[in-house]
Amino acid sequence: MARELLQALDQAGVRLTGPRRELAALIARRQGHFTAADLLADAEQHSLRIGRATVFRLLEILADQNLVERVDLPDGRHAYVPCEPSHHHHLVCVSCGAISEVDDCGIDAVTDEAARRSGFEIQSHRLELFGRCPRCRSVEPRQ
Amino acid sequence: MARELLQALDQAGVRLTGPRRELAALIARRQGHFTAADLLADAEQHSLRIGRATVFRLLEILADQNLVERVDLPDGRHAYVPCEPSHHHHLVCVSCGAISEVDDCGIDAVTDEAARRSGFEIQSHRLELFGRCPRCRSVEPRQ
DNA sequence: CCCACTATTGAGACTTAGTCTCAATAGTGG
DNA sequence: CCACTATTGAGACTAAGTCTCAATAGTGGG
Repeated sequence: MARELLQALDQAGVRLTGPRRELAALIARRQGHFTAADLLADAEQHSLRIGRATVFRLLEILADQNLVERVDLPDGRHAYVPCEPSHHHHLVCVSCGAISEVDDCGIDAVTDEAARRSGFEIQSHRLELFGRCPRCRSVEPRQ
Repeated sequence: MARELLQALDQAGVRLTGPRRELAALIARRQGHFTAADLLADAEQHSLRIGRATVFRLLEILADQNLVERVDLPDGRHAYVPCEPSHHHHLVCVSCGAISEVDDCGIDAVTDEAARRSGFEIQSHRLELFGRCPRCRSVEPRQ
């Protein structure tokens, strides 16, 4: 999966340097969402000397390429999620942090209606869904 | 409008202290979204000695009561929006920062569909719409 | 009306997320 | 393999938010 990330970066004309390869590998082995701090900790644990700025810079590049998306968790923290570059939305498991992608499912009707009612010209939207994933539900059916 | 905020707080059993009244007034005179830093600056400008922690504490209370909502702007910053306590979504004007509220407009169908496809039990969602408000559109029709 | 009790406050230290600068280094095309 | 440019790490810096604690302000009971 790190391979895919690197390939996508390469195609976008991004230089594949050492630190970027290492970070791609760290991102690939993460499940679900992660924070910049998580990556820094991972790097440290693997004795990789990767600067804080480098992590943020790569995350920015990945976000520009839609290879990663910023998600705002309900508690206000920011996390990043590796994802497909097409437009879609995220389901975040509040128990284990797993992320699932869903495609549009007809949200355009909702934004069109909102535009009609408000007179706004809508340029973009963000939809985040929070809940419990199938696995967490089966482990503890009601929370 | 500050009156309404205070009344709602009172009904929720929140003590109406001096600083809280002052902050309610500052919030009331703001249009659209604002940040905690904005409120602190306002307070300073009015020579009110209100601590940073007090501002965040009140914002947290207001958010708990759904009298204010946290909005994540597309650039990643956090802002707060005074709003009606019922569930709804926000339209944010990316030019002038004006905020408009829209009610559900059928988003439940979207979340139900996403739940069906993913197996998640959906507990909450957040939808934010970004675009240009009618006034900004009329001033400069195409950006 | 006042007192005692508790909640709230402001100050400021601290934390976390992210940005910026700059000299040193690593990729790359020729 | 060399020169040129992009990238890097370190660390200072900023912004947002949290925490602690002693001082203060509201409140309900008498």
